[in-house]
Amino acid sequence: MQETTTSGRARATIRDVARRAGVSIKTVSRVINHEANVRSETRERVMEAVRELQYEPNPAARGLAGRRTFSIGLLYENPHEFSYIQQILDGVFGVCQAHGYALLLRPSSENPATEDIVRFLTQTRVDGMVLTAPIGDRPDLTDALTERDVPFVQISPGITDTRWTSVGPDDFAGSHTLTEHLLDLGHTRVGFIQGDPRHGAASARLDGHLRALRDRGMTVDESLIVPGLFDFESGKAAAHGLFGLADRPTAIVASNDDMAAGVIVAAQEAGIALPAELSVAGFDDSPSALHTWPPLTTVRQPIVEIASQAAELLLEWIRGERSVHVRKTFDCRLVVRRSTSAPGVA
Amino acid sequence: MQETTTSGRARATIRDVARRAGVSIKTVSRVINHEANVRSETRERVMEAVRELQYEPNPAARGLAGRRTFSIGLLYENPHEFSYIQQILDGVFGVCQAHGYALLLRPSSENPATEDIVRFLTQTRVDGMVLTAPIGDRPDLTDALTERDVPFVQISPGITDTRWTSVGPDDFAGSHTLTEHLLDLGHTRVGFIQGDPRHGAASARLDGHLRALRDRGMTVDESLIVPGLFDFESGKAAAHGLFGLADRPTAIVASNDDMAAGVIVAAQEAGIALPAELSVAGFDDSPSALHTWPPLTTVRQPIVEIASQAAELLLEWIRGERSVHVRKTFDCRLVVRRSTSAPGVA
DNA sequence: GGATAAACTGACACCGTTGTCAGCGATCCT
DNA sequence: AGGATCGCTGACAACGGTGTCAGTTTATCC
Repeated sequence: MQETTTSGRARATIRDVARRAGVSIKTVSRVINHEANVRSETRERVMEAVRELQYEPNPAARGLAGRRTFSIGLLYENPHEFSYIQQILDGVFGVCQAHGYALLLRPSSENPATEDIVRFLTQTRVDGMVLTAPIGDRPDLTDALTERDVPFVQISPGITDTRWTSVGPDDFAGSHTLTEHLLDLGHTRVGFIQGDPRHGAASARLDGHLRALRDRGMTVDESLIVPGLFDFESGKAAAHGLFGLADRPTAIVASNDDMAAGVIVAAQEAGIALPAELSVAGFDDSPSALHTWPPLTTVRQPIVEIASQAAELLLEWIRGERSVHVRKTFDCRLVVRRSTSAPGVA
Repeated sequence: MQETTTSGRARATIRDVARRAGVSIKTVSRVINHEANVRSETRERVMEAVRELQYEPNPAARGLAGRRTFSIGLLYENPHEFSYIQQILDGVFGVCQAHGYALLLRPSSENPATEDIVRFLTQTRVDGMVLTAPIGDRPDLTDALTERDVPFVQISPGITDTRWTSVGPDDFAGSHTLTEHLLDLGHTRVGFIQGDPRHGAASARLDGHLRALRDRGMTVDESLIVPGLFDFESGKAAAHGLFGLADRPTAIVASNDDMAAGVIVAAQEAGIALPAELSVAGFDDSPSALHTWPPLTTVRQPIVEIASQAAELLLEWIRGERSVHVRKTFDCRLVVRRSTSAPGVA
């Protein structure tokens, strides 16, 4: 009952391939791992056997013998903007697939215990991790990963630490451009709703806004800068706050689209006409930016591309092809839609 | 250089645990796998050694020896409602974590080739799969999985096939209740926007609607039933179509919230007052139902619970604790918000 | 109290790869 | 010509668990 010769059922192992190609299993191993020192003729013979037998190396055996799992983990915290994490997933997965890596998910609650994340590492033994904001910033995590020699790449970290590799959009410039757009339209009182302070993007976007104002020689009215949490509700609440000001702003920049959507609903509740009486702008160009009325002027960040790049960099680390840490920044693009106009113009 | 006694660095193996507990490695294996026939005193001694050494079994070794990977895959097709897949993820992950399983993601494009999915199986060797709609319905996939003895559970399949296990909401009843709600309010002309026909939920929701009309002895006006694709744009377009009818409906039921959001924007574009001139209802109770103005009346399906149940059932299959296929259905709940009212009432 | 069954435990082969190292020609120096 | 080097290949021992099966206790029954 040990027939391996004709069986169509049992999966082919490296031994079957070796036998078929007339070489040792070690040589097969060399070929499938793209190692050097294999005569091209031999290599071809092995590859053919691989094809014929539809051989796929057993990841468990590879992991056991070679101490790597060909899988990476993606850590993220309960996201507000669902489309954001979805795009991150797409980007990372695409790269994984292209390189034969598996993608393990590790969603997490608001403030996960360090040990829970560490357990994820020891349980799954992933070869590396992609960390999203804001949790990717936590020193306890970066330390734990470093200590265990688990390579990782941060997406949109708050602080750019040269000890680590990170990828993200140019939030500062994007926000700067957005505010300039409103100033160009003639607005002089522009409200700004900040994002969740745990995200680095929040402060970068605020800084871009402030800088744009100062570049035009405008003084900053502190009462126009209000806190938010990147979610719809906080945007709505913040907007109502701004509406209550004696000298109400004629435009509001929200630090992301969800909050901007909240501003729009708040305006409708308050009977404020858009964009005639109030211009509204968001950030991210999420799908919801097209689901509001009027559609949102916003800033598009290339999320999928950012995620792909993060995964690529991670794989380079894993494969030892990289030894210096970098910070890659992607440009954002202003997307003008009908939620912004010159003051008083519909 | 082989010191294993004091080393704090190298990860503990089953052998270390065995030595510390004064038993054989096989007994340790029995304990960590919750097998029978271990004296409780012995079990306790082993567990203590496990704790002291912070032992975590090596998944690769387990997979190699025991032919299972302790991981399951989640297959999904590019979703329109991002929050939907996110909740599915949450539900499935929660169960995975509770049972020590890893969650492997397999996003897919619109119409993935069978072989691509099969390759996922052979590459990752997951112990089972959770299939989401609509792709989980494809016979080529269910066949491929069956043929390879890979257990799977479908979420919201179109057809309930007794050969397989599936979990989903009671779309029919939910939709029935929703339409009743509108009829109760006094509407007599109710438009209905169908969902993507590739989803079983689409037809179930339509059937529920039609049944509710007939239960009240109303005749069905075919012109009020229009196609859609579950996405915002198609909802908007369908609404404009309905607005163009000679005898415009006073209420519109969209088969999901995204399309309902499209209806709302279409109404705003057409200058139709909500809900006075038009009641709008959706389905799913996604976050976007709260992001519209007025907020959406909708039907909540317990997505996380559905996903958890799917994962639980899958694990039961994997562990061999189950041998008959079932179809589990979850009740939906009507959530009334301000987008619906009696005709003419604001 | 002895036989028998049941509960418990361990020795050892094996899962399918990769790492190490030795061997064997062919090529290159000097 | 002889030795060193390089390119290529295979034998064999890991890697860290689980499955099988046999051996040793302990409980059960006349």
